[in-house]
Amino acid sequence: MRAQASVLHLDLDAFFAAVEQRDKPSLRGKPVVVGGVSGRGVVATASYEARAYGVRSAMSTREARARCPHAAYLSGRFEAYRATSAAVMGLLRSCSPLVEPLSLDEAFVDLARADLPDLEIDTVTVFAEQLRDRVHDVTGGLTASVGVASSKFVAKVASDLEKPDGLVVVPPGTELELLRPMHVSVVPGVGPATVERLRRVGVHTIADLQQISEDELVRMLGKAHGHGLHQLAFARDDRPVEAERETKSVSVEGTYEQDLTDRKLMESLLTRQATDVARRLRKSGLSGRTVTIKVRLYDFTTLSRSTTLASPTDDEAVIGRQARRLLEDLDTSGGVRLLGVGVSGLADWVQDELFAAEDDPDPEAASEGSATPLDRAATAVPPPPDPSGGFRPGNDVVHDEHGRGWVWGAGKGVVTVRFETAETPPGPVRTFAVDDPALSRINPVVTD
DNA sequence: TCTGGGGTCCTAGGACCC
DNA sequence: TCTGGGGTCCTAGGACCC
Repeated sequence: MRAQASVLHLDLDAFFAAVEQRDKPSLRGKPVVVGGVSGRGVVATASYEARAYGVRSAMSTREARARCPHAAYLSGRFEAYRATSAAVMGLLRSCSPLVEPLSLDEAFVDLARADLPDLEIDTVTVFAEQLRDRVHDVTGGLTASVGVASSKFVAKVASDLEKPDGLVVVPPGTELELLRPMHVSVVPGVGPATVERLRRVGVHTIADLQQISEDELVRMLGKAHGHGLHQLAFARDDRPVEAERETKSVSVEGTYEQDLTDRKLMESLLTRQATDVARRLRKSGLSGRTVTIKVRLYDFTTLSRSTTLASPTDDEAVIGRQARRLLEDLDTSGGVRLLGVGVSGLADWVQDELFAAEDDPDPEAASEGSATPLDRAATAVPPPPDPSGGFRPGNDVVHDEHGRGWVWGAGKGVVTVRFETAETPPGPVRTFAVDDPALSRINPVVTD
């Protein structure tokens, strides 16, 4: 906690939905929901018009549609969001060299490093109002909510108080009276599980939390969480604003419309995801030693399996092979709703291939780490150019050995087909890899 | 047809080393 | 022969954040 209110937290209001309303005037003033639009999608952002109907972030899109059927449901245009975010972050960095982005729509700014005559309340208040105006200009009309306080914790709490389009400056010395009546869930790191554990011992507000000894919190929540929570309950927060945060892991995952049961299909999807992860690693100049797969079963049980190589890799053939091998141990007979591949233990270099082989205690890992360019060419799975394989839902007719069907969904490397059956219309739904040779297209309907 | 995708951090147990 | 402790690495799972 600093002596002056020099930490600023800025949060763009209903960011994804606001960008859509900015770019499509017909959506202005109307409920807009951005997120997964398919059967298993969830809401990323709801415009304030949609929130009036009870639509919230992280709600299933199914439930959102039930609450607000007339909203516009959009899957999102991340390039537009990234560009708008970059404009805002650029503006913030022009104010202070110490800017810490938390996501596309949120950042901390260290005002102690900004070019301000002083850090008095009036000075930072005028600065923050002018900053909000400039955000409005640089984004083409988006609004931001801002909090300014003596710490990250209180600045973030403050930016939430007058949403949307609000500003709250918390004078130093008044933090505790602001926090005491608030619910414990305003503390970062206190989610549903911690709220429930605290509720069982009668703790609801931050004032309640202050009555619990640090020892007891540590017993309940573990060392790090218990200690941290005790500190924040008294607004003790010295976390610095940090401009640079290094990437710790890179991962790709996907939830599928229908649960997967075909092991060959799962392997082919892991292979594709490994290709995506490797491409992103190379793009960032990174490589990593630990390959992890994530498998979410039909009942939402989530499993992970990982393996650590002797040396870092960014090779899709190596990552893909390890991912498929990790899947071998798992029983997926009940069906799989999500598959993912990640790489962690990152280094910003790839170990020299020849020396890796000599040093390696594990012969299998050694052969992985020392893949030659020739090996790569022989084993690399070429990335299909289009994750939907060119199949268009509702348009294409396909067939396999079971008969003829309509393309029901396509994307993430799979195509879902609803087969026509005379006896039981509309017939069974089955999922294929887009490049499955069993699946051939007949008479594709050309629409454009 | 309840429950995304991309991350971070923490814990706990076992292996292994000194 | 028995009794140690500390530190690091690895793996699996869970909570949390936007």
